Amino acid sequence: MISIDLHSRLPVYEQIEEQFIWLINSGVYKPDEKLPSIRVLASELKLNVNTVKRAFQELEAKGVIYSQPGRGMFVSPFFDLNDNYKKEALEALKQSLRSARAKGVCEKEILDAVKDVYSLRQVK
Amino acid sequence: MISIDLHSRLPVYEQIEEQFIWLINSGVYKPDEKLPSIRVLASELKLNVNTVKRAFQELEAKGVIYSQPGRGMFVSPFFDLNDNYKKEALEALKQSLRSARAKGVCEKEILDAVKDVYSLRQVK
DNA sequence: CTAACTGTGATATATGTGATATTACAGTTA
DNA sequence: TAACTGTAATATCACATATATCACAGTTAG
Repeated sequence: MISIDLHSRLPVYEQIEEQFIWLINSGVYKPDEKLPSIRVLASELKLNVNTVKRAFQELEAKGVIYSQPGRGMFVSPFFDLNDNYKKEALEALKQSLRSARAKGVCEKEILDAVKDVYSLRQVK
Repeated sequence: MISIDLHSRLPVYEQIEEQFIWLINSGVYKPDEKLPSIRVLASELKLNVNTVKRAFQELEAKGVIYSQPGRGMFVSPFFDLNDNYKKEALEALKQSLRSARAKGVCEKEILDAVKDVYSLRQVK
């Protein structure tokens, strides 16, 4: 299931992107499996079609999914995220860590948070 | 010294905010010490006065600094960040951790990044 | 006293991004 | 054929960020 936080700093389309990457990466969606249609997703999440479309477009550009016009969007069987992509993710995280440190969050609190986050499971 | 990344997602004024909180929090600026004037800072960082002003305004609202019109901005002797503030920082960090996880960053890589960030010192 | 510095306030403008609304076209499938 | 898919283009709205200016008032060093 996808959840959207309209008040997040992260754009909605990126939230969608991230969550599908996670769902695919963790095997919830299998290779060549069909994803929910952008219209249905948009309606379920109460978003505009364009917003969902954009998320999927970016995923396609990253090689995570592929499209068959008229049929739907499918998980790419070769999905293997760019090295660059992970590096960027790590770099963004470091920036967040610096922010947290600046604001007085201590190392232990962060390590706890990490354990916290990495002990969770995700379901479709 | 303050460094600004114009391409960061973080607004410039928040970057300034964060860095001063860090500088004050880590004792580089002492209680009641005068901060650089907004005009000088703006000129040094090649930013508009309003942008720096906004950063300082927010810091004042948080009780981190106080102003004496005509004289300058000074470190509040009572600087003691709101509990809420730290909680928000931790919450934002958790979101970033979830993002990183979604993008395939593993737990070990994060722990390394944490050590990395927390081993750094900052100079005025 | 004056000049040069401080912060403050108000207003207008430019810019970019995110999200929406709408309409239309074309391929697929039951 | 009807109902579904993705695609495309365009226009619009909303909002936040950052800038540009100008004016006012308090402070300080000469």
